Amino acid sequence: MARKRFDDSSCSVARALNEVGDWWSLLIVLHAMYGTRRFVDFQQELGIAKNILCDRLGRLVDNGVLRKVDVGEHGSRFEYRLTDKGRDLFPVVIALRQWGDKWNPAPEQEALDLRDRATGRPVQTVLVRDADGQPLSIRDVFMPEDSLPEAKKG
Amino acid sequence: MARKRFDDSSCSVARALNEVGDWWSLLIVLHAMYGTRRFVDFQQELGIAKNILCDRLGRLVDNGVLRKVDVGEHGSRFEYRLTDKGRDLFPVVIALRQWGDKWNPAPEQEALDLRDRATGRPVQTVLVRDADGQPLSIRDVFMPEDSLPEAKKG
DNA sequence: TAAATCTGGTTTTAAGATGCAACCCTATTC
DNA sequence: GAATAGGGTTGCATCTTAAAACCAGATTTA
Repeated sequence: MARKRFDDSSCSVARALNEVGDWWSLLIVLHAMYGTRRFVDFQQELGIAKNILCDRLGRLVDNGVLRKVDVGEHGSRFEYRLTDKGRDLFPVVIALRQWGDKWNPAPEQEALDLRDRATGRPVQTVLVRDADGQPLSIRDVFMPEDSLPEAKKG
Repeated sequence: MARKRFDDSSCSVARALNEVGDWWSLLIVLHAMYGTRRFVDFQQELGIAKNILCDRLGRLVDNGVLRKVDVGEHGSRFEYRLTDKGRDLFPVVIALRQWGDKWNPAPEQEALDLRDRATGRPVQTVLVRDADGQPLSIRDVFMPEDSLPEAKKG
């Protein structure tokens, strides 16, 4: 049997992974954040098969991460644009990018250089912070009992 | 052919997804953060097939996200513990959890209640911030040209 | 001491997912 | 009228996955 789905999981991470947790979806969202909007551009930039791209774009649209806009300029032309829900993946994508840059740096590539448009200064590393803004590690936090994950619920 | 791999991709997100971008790996890391360490516990909590768990644990160990520790107490017993690299996924996992809680809330479940151990106060939403700590949206940032992704490189 | 159990893991089998190439249809350009 | 571009579907070979059966070492139970 093939991939298990988690639609009914009580764990929101599992449900989130259901929407953007496969190989291509998050890369599509990433490129959408970089500015890509059209089918052929996604296809060429990602090197993804057309049928898979079709499927993933459709699923992302169904899940409200992208929306399909008919820009009827020259024949049938569409754009896939991020929704608010999709844009809200910004911290996730950037955190993952920073993790990758830190732990799997490409030999000949500099790390993500993402800058504040207003000041030109680099953005901070994405961290979990306490109410005062101080960084927290996993050892600095706890969860009240009833929010712990249960067996079989992921 | 099956899944494409991105080991040589110049995009660190693609390389990161290569390590933790499949269905189970990030859930395993999540549960490791919740405190799970043993094979059988992962298996029961996640409801994952043993062969898949075997494969994923091995891959996470190979990638330096977990390390396998022989705790030879009673026969052959091992623990899978997060490395620094694995712990560094904390912001990624929490950001994803918060995204899921916001956009796909479970009907009968409260959102993540993660609290600062020192003060008991809830942690902040994980955000991308500028040098002064102000939240930035995707529209507030830019990338210098040479850090843009190139075609075929993901 | 033999039987049952725990733990971590491999093998087998089928149902699904993926990648590639080929094809389709519409609209536009040459 | 032919060639091209955009967006998509179909068919097929191949790979991955899930579930369950099986395995082996160590340990508790009877």
